Amino acid sequence: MDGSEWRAAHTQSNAGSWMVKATLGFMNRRPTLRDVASAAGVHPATASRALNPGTRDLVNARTAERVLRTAQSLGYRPNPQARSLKTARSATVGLVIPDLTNPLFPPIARGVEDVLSRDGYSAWIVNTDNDEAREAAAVESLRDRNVDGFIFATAKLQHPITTQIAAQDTPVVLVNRRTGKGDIPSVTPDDAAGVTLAMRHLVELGHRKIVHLAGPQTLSTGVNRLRAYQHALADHGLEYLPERVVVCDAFTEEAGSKALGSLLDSGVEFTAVLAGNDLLAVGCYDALEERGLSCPDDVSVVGFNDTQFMDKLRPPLTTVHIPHYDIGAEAARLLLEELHSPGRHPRSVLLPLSLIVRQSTAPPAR
Amino acid sequence: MDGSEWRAAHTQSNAGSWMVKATLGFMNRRPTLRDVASAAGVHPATASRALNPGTRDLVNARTAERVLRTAQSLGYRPNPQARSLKTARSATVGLVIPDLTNPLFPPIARGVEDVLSRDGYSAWIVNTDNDEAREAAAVESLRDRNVDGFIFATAKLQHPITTQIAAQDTPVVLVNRRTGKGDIPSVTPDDAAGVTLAMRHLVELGHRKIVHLAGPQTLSTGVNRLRAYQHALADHGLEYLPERVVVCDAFTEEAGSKALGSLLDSGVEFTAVLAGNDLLAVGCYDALEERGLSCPDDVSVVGFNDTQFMDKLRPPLTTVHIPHYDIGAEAARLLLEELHSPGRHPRSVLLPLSLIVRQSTAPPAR
DNA sequence: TTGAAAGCGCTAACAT
DNA sequence: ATGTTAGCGCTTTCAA
Repeated sequence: MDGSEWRAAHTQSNAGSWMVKATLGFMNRRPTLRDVASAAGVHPATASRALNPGTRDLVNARTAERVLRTAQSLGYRPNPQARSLKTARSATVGLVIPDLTNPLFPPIARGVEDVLSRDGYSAWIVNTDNDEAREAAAVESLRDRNVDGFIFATAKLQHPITTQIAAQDTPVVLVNRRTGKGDIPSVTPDDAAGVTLAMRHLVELGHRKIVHLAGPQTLSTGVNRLRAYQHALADHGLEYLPERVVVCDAFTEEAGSKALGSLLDSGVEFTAVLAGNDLLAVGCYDALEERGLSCPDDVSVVGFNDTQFMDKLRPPLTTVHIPHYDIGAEAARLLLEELHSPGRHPRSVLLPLSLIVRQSTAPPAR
Repeated sequence: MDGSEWRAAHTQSNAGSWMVKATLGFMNRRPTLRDVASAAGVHPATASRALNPGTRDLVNARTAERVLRTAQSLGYRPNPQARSLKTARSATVGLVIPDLTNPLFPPIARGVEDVLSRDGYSAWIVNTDNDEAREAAAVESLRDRNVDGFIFATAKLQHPITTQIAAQDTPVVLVNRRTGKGDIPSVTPDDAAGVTLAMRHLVELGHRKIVHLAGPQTLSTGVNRLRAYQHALADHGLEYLPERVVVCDAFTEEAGSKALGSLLDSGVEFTAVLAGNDLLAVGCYDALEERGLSCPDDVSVVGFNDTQFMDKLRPPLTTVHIPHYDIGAEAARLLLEELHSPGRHPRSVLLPLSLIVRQSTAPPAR
C-alpha cells in the first residue's frame, strides 16, 4: 500500500465540521470509524479499508465512494493514537534541536516541517538545551510516542544516543553536525569549503596573521573548521601557530568574547579572526568594543552560517552563507526515503555555500 | 488523584535500559504493563494502580514496592498512546506559533516548555506561517492527537478558532497577543505602558514630530500600540496628525522598510519613529540607509520587544524590553491551572516592561 | 467483496 | 487489597 496516500488521506482540514454536527445536536462526540461504518451501512473493517487509499481497492468502488462521502459529511477524522497503537507507526518524526533560540535552527526546522508535511508526516520538535540528560529524556519520550524516525541537530562526534537508535533500525538523519564515524546519513554544510572561501578572502585582503576561534572539538563543525583553517594556512604558504587558535567550549557569544579577549590580552599578534560561527563572531565584536578596538579597522572578523541579522550588525558581518532551509528540507527528504525504503541508499549530503562579504573585513592596517 | 504525579511518574529517563534486556535476549520488544504484572506476580490492573502515584495507595505498600522495582528493572515505560486512548488525555499541550523564525517566539517557547515539563506535560510546537489555513489544519491535527490544551501565539482580534476551541471547554491561553473580546486568558506585555515609556523618552529628548509605524490592526499588539501612541501625544500636548501614522500589513522588516520609505518620500515632517516592533524598526534602518539618511542623526528610531541582537545593530536599537521567557512561562502556568481546576479563576496577565535606551535615539537635529 | 474477531497497551468500573 | 471485565478507536488476519 502506498504509505504517503495512507497518511495524506485525512490531512486536509475539516476544521469545525464535526463541531457543526455537535452544535446541531446530531452528536456530541467526535464521530468514530464505527459511526461512519454504521451510517454508511457497512462493517467498520470495510469502512477502514475504504478510508485508507492503500486498501481502498479491496472494496467495491461504489461502497468505497459511499463511505468516503459519509465520512466527509460526518466530519470524520481518524484517531491517530488508535491507529498508532495498532500499527506501531505514527506518521511522526522527532526533531531534536540543541537550542531553538540559536537563529540557525528555526529555518532548518521550517525546511524539515515543510517537506515532511507534504508527505503526511509531522515533526515533533524538542529542545535539549545542549544538555545530555535532557536529550536522553526527550528522545525516550519521543520513542514512547512511537515516532517513526529522528532528525538530530545535536550530533556530537561521540554521540551514543544516535548510534543506539540507528542500531535499532529506527531511521535517523543528522543535520548540520555529524558523528565521528560518519556512518549515519547526514545533511551538513560543506564546512571545509566554507573555511577555504573565508581564508582565501582574508589572505587576498592581505592578512597574514589570522587567528581562529574554534568551536568545541566534540562537534564535527568545530573540528572540521579547525582542520580546514590549518589546511588553508598551508595552502597559502602561511605558518600554523598553535597560539593563534583558541578552542571555545560552546558556540556562544559569551565564549567568543572570552576567547578573543584572551587573545587580545595575551599579546599574540593578528589582524584577522576566523570565527567558528556567527555567535562566536558576535562575541568578537563585544571583546573588541570592550577594548576600544574597531572592526574592521583594527581587526577583521569572519563568521560562519549567515544567520538572521548578521547583515544588520555593526559592522555588517562577513560570513559564510549556508542554505539553512534547504539543509532541513534535504534532511527530511533523506529521512522520508529511509522511511519508505529502509536501507536502500543511505548517504550523506554536503550542501554548497558561499562567502558573503560585508564590512567586517578589510585590508589590515599595516 | 494527583495529576502531576500521575504524569511525572515515568518522566525520568531510563534511556537504554530495556535495550539492555533486549540485547541480553531476555526480551525483544518493549516490556508492557502485562510483562511487569506477570513478572511481579500480580494482575495488570494492580500493576497499573501501583505504577500511578494517584492510585498507588489503593494497593498494598509492599506489593506496590515490588511492582515498582520490577518495572524499573525491566525498564518499563508506559505507552502514552494507549494511556491516552483510554483516558482521552495526553499530558500534551499544543503551542501554536505564527513564525518560529521571528526571534520573539523561541524564548517564549522555552518558557512554556520549562514550566510544562516540570508538571509532566510536553508541548507540541506548530508553525502556522501566519496562514489561517495552515493554522486550522495544525489545530485540527493537534485536536486529533488529544492535546489537553492550547497556547496560541497567533491570536487576532477576530480569531474564530480560539473562540471555538475555548467554547468546547478545551483550556486555552493566549500569549503575546489577545483577541478582541478579551474573554480568553492571556499573557501579554503591557503594550500601552511600553509605548508610554518610549514616547516619553522621545519627547524628553526634544522630539515633537513623531511618526508611528503601526502593526496590523487585526492584532491586539497593532491596535494597542497605536492607541497608546495617540494617547501619549495627547498627554504631552502634541497634536495627532493622521499622516504621521502608517499601518503596516505585517510585523516584518520588509513592511517596515516600505512604510518608512513612503513616509520619507511623502514629505511628511518628522524627527523620530515609534516602530510597532523590532522587525519594523529594522526595516526603518533599511529605508534610512537606502536614502543615505542616518539614525539617529537624521531620525531616531524606537522598537518594541528587545529581541535578540537588537543590541548589536548599527546603531544599537532603543527598544521596549519585554520578558520573553517569563511570558511563556506564565502562560504555561495559567494553562496548568486551568488544566488542574477548570474554570477556577481565569485571568489575563499583563507583564511589566522597561525601556532600553541605546544609540538609535538622540535629540533631534534642529 | 465483505464480515467476524482479535488485539495494540492501558485504565476504570465493578465485583470479590 | 486485588482480580475481572470491558473498552478506548483502529487495523488486520482469517473466514465466508
